[in-house]
Amino acid sequence: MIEGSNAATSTGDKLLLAAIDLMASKGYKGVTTQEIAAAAGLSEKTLFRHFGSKQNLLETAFDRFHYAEEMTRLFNEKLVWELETDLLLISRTYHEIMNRNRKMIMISVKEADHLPGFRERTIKHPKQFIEILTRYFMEMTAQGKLIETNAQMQAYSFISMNYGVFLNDLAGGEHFPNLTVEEFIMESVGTFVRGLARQAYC
Amino acid sequence: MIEGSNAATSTGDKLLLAAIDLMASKGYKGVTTQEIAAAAGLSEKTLFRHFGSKQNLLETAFDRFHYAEEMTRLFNEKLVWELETDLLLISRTYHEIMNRNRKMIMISVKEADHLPGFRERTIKHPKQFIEILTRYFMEMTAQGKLIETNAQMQAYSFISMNYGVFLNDLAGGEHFPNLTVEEFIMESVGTFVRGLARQAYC
DNA sequence: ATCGACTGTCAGTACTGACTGACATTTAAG
DNA sequence: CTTAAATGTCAGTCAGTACTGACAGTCGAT
Repeated sequence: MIEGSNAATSTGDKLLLAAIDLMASKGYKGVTTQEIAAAAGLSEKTLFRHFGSKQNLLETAFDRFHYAEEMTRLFNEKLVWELETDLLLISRTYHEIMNRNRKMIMISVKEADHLPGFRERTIKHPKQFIEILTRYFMEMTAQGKLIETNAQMQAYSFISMNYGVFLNDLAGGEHFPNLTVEEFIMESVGTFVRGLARQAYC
Repeated sequence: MIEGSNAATSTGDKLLLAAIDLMASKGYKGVTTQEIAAAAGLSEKTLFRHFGSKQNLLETAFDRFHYAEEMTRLFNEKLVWELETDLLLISRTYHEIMNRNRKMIMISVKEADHLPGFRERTIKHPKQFIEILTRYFMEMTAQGKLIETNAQMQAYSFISMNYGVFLNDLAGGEHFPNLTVEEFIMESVGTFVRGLARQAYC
């Protein structure tokens, strides 16, 4: 039977998922091939038969489970050019994507060295978000709906704010209980709307 | 001669600084005691004579070079209860403190496991900032200078935004050139001022 | 000159962890 | 049942690494 054609989780995927899970919490060097195999319910030997080396296991995991890049189009279709609505959509989409890939992000934060081009691909999304949001702000300003500002910097601020909150949640969300992400999104979007929209709420 | 009484950098400190430097970039397990000693211009043996173990080297480094906790007082004296001025001060102070300790922060991000209570102490400052800022927002609201909002969440948003920007700068600031921290501070503070102040700029 | 604190050198120990080879066992397909 | 592919077992290699002991050199102070 050829790799990947199994209906249930295939042997290879079990190993990849276990690797992602453990590396995310303990780091590449902090986890052993034995641990990974055990977590996958397989023998260490099988791990090496499939991937040849620990390094290759990490690379394969990254290639296989890194989020795809279908986001740009999604946006241009869903934006309605009303600041509050759109910022809420963007914020929520951002957190959704980041959360779906939080383990890979954790790994790439800890293991920036182990792979060339690793980090680059991981921050590709944040970068895309900023670009999209920058163009959005510029267009909104052109339409007279926003005051004149440095669009790129505003986009950068907005995304960074969401990034900061995401990381807090990630690396021990227990540090700030009674602060939920959804609540944060609503408050922060409110502030940005009042701070950027022309003649709102005064 | 007793440890620490030297005018120039003492042997112990050389080792501690080298350790911080290397662990920040390569992680605790990614660096060897040999490397650390070599970077400090000393022999491995000396390292062990001073610290006994690699683990103790990390702990000592953390205790010795972790930023102190003299911040709260500083604030209460410097705040002038004018939103823009104060937010600028807070933002700049935050980045100054974080930058002064960026290597320790890097380590604590990568090595959350290796020490109990490690992470807790590292995020103590962000937490303090949020508490201070929360009280500040509440007081400002009471004075009628701010609109009614969820003070804690606003503080959380503001600090998270600065945290996100700081981390970007840290882990490869080359990703977003033409975006300086100072510019960011001015733009973002502007937005928050317009978003929170009562009857401003309309 | 000598003493003492500090550091260097070097050989070596003990352990860990990635990785392999030989052989047995399972499992599904024909 | 037979076969082949996948997996398990187990013993073992090899390199790296934290850490030690014995001995020698340096250097400043008295």
